[in-house]
Amino acid sequence: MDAAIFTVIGEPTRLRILEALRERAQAVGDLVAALGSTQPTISKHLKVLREAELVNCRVDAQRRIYELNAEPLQEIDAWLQPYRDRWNHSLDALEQYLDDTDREDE
Amino acid sequence: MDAAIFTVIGEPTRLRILEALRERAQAVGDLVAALGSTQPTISKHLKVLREAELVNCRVDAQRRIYELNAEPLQEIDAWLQPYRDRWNHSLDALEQYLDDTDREDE
DNA sequence: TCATTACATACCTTGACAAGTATATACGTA
DNA sequence: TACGTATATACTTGTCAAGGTATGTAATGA
Repeated sequence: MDAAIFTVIGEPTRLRILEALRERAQAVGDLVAALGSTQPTISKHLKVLREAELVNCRVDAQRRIYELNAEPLQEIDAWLQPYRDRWNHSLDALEQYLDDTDREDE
Repeated sequence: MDAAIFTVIGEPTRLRILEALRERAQAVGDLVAALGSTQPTISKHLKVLREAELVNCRVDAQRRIYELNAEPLQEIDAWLQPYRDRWNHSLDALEQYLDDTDREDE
């Protein structure tokens, strides 16, 4: 697992951009207004997100419309699997414990 | 969603520590040997992981045995959900497209 | 053509973080 | 008690990334 994608979405402003784009595709100016940062700051974060392929960009006259591309997040989803197994094993253990406890009452 | 957990696991050495501890709980010295960093470096990363509650620590004589605590990762799992929905919607759209294409052959 | 809008990028400054060295602390053993 | 082991932490240094200002660039409209 490459840690890079975590550093990309670990930056608070970038995370907020992703969540804003989840609602709808937006132009840079819309994101600037929504997130309250300066335009160069937003543009630079969008560049990072573009290079991580977490967003796509299409041109509309002078505007650039950015849209979310969630596919790279599938890597995180897959990475989580062994940890998910742990939660479930813990859950199994809890259930086992509860079963045992119930049995004591019988 | 707090971006902090992403910055914690976005550091390559910390990510490797997590994956090493997934195999088995280990003392600091074991991790130093396994990951090839210096002891202070590993100890400092373990401190960050401790503060994020991604690892627990128990004392065994002079040694500190660190074990994985995967529970905080559930937050990431939950955060992924709306993005997962997108993958599935895209999949639906693909299936729809394939259905339509099939129909054209009929 | 000139001004305006929308965005990207270059440059600079600052702050955070990671790694290394040196040191402190706690435990075990002779 | 003295020493070795295991780990944490203080301190320093270098690197990198984020934000701001200024500027470049492309498209629109008068």
